[in-house]
Amino acid sequence: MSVRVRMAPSPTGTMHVGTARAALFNWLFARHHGGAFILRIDDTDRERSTSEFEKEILGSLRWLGLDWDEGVGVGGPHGSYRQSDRLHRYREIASELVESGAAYYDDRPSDQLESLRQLAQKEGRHPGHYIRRPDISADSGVIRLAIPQEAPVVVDDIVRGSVSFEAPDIDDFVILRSNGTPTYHLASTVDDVDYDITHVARGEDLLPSTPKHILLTRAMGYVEPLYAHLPLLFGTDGRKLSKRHGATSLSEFRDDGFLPDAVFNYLAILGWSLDAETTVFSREQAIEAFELTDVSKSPAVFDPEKLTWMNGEYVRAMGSEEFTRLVRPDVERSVGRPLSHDEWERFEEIAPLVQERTKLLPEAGDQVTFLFNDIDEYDEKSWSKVMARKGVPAVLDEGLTRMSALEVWDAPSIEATLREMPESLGIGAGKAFQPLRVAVTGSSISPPLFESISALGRERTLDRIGRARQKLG
RNA sequence: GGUCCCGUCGUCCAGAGGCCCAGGACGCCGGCCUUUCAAGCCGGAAACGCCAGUUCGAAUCUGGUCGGGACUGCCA
Repeated sequence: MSVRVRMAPSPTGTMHVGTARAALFNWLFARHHGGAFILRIDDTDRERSTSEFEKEILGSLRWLGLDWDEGVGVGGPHGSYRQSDRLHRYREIASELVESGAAYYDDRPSDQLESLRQLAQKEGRHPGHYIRRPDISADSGVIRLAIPQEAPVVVDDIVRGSVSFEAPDIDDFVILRSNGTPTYHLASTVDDVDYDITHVARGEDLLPSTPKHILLTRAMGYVEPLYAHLPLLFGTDGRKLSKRHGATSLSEFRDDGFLPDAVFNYLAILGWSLDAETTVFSREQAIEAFELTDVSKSPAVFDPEKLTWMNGEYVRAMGSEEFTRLVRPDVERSVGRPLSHDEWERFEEIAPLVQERTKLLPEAGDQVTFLFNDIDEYDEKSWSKVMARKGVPAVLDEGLTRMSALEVWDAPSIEATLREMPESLGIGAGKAFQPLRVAVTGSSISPPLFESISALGRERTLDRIGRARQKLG
């Protein structure tokens, strides 16, 4: 049978990077084997599921470039791929299991069950030792699966190897709530069977639930899929990745100026590697090399710094036209207004130089506002460090004179005349150029000087140098 | 508490008995380049948690120990 894998997010929140990483591995596995990647929505928790979250999740998946072959949004032979549309199916299975004796109704009140759990806790045993079919049978309440006590359940995990669970350590878990809705265990297991899922690759947090899913599948009369439990993602403090660690949802990364290719690449190296040497690689390379058997067993710390570095790699690798197109919104946001055609050409002139200096897209905007907005105030540190020195007025005067005399206003011409300044003034290059930089860009940190001056234009440049000169008195 | 998982540089990976006095990447430190900032290039510090055992030989196998984590819901 050909490979069929799925990704089954719950629309109870935004797309988390951990979920995205699991989706990515499933996608790579499907693409590598020429199989199908299916998107199912696990929305059995009606209280917390919303269509807004569902939309957000679909959008994030598309943004990352994980296209699915069947599922919500694209359809397929199995209906809506939304669990809330299949409640009748889960109820049907649940009653079949009750009829066959594999499951039973339980109407015990929650406080009674709670005391059983406390008893187990007190005796140092798994709750499974007490959460069992009561002597008195019921015909209402929740439905629990009766765990066969004969043999242990062995999970043959693709990444972890053989993991064994003793039957008494598995409780008779609820498959159908008293309100008739299925629990995650039931819905997920039924869907995996109905959708012919061959491999279930999911977070390691679900490993303890896997024996339950295996037993449920078998009780339904089917053979369970192959499982692969992926290592979890941690924050830099070694704890489970959460909001405390900054951005955790995919859309936040998108908004922060990360590129989907970079996020894809970074997520792929968390728990997997292309080979011993390569860190930056394409989707095609990843698809070619990916195998679930190569996935690491140990949890990975999500490192925003490395992601940022990788984003810079991708920013620099893209074509200059693409970069220009991509950063337009960021530039206009920094400038505070839409740019005219002429202004945009000014930006395009130095865009390649900005591109080299950009890791996150919004940074590009900050680098070029000087091209479009007047300098209301100079960067304080830059001014005190560069402009407060002796000889600066002379430098500005000399620069002004030289540039005023230029017939052609382009970077080579500007450079040619300014290059003569240090010698004619008898000062070092830094002392000659830094004051001009501050005068023209407002800061001692900027894109390369000659190109910046060229892009700014003659009138604005001369005006700004004049203003800085005036400020110096 | 119980069940289960994990344990190589600070971090992400490579390593499936000798190729490893452990390799690549981020970060860090130093240098080169340079008008600033980046980028680039060169170099450096930095790890097999610990203890036993198996073996001629162990990061790789086994046991123990310590540490971390997940789960322990009519949440997924």
